[in-house]
Amino acid sequence: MGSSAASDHTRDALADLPSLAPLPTAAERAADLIRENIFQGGFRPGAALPETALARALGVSRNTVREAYRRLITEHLLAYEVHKGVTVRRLAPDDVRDIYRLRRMHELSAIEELRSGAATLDDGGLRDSVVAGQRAGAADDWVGAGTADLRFHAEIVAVHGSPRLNGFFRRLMTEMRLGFLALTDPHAFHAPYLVGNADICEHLIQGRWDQAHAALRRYLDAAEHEVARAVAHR
Amino acid sequence: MGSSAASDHTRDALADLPSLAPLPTAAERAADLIRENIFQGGFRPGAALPETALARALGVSRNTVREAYRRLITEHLLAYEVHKGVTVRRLAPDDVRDIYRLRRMHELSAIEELRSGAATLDDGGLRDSVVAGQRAGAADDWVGAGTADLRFHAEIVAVHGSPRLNGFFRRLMTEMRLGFLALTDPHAFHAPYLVGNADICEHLIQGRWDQAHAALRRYLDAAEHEVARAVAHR
DNA sequence: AACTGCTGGTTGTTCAACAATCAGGGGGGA
DNA sequence: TCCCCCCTGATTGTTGAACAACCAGCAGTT
Repeated sequence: MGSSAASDHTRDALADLPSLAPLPTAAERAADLIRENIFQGGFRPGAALPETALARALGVSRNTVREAYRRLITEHLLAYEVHKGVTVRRLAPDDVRDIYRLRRMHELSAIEELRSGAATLDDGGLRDSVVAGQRAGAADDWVGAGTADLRFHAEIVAVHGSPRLNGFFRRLMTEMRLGFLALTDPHAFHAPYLVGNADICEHLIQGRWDQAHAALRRYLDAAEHEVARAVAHR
Repeated sequence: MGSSAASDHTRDALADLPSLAPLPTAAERAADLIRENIFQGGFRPGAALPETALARALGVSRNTVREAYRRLITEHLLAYEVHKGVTVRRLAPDDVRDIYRLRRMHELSAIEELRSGAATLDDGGLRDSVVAGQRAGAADDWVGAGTADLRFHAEIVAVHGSPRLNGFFRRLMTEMRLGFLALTDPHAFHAPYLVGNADICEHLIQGRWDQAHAALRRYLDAAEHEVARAVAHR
């Protein structure tokens, strides 16, 4: 029957529909706003964020601001002390060392996974992030270039195929942005990596594992050095 | 002078004093209580935890309960859906697979770090956790034995010397306990590992890397299989 | 110069209320 | 009979105000 066919069709369409993302709550939107403000440089590392002031500024209640803070604290963007409130986290050289050690461990081993054939590359996301970075660079948007760079490396780690590792790495990447904030000249830092990432991307797609590995390691070593220096300078 | 000497002495004693841990807030204590209740089996996986009921039961306000929930959610002990509240997290077979993949990755590579001499072992913590496990087993406390087992493996990962990796692993270990909760016979599961862990511990201290590696891998494979089966059975 | 005690401001927590949303249980209509 | 809509009760999301606990800094004392 027509009705049955139509019903089947509807049924299929419904099954394909991705489950609707839950409405962002006020606390979530507040967290997004604060996060963006940190990334764009509005709230500098070390700055205190009094609850009352933020509640007034964002037009939400103090309790909601607190909920937003909890989220950002778990993202390691805010530091918290009992009875002293929250401040924008300040990266120390030790943090930079730790972060890059973990990046080396997980990004380089991802290439080994590819080499051994234990995993395969989804080059779509990788290419997208390269393009996004180049576009941001062309528009002189170095915050955006940083975002694309971090996404590029997250895509590499995604090769492992572990949801938990991906989540862990996303947090690491969020912390990295605190390091980027300390850079005195984001342009000089990011510009070389726009082509560097494109090279690595090509190596990976062509299966030139040795070259990809070497190029990635060079990136990590050089970047760590620069970020550590920038972070130490304050 | 007497006074000067006394003052110097006081000064030294003050310098040695560890900074006082901040008072646990009500939200923190509430989180501890809920966590312990989950581990001891009071709140089963899948159980809903209405805010009002918990507030009444714990004798704190609803806002405080919410703060406690946020913490436990970041520990992956509670699952949360907007407008639906929180439930005790239920581990799926996919979760078990992911967790053990990460455990293999990080625990086995820790032994390689030791073998290569890039890191050295602090055998104190390792031995302590072995002893704690045996003591708990002797007292028929299999929740405690699970705790000790998880700590033992966390100590292995600590070889990497990365604070962030340690934190990540602690979360993984917390999730593991949800898996332990699904076991029908904790005794049968944990008892063999009391001696197994002691063996691994000895291998590591004596520098028998190959044997340590093999024994650890056997443990991980066998345990994954058992926990996955237990988790699938509900 | 060092210690003591205040003081203003911030955080920790509670309470009560209302809006938004969900789960489940009837009626109507086909 | 089956399906859909709507209603209802219960739970969560958010607010605003209030008070206690606590911190940093300043002033006064010795």
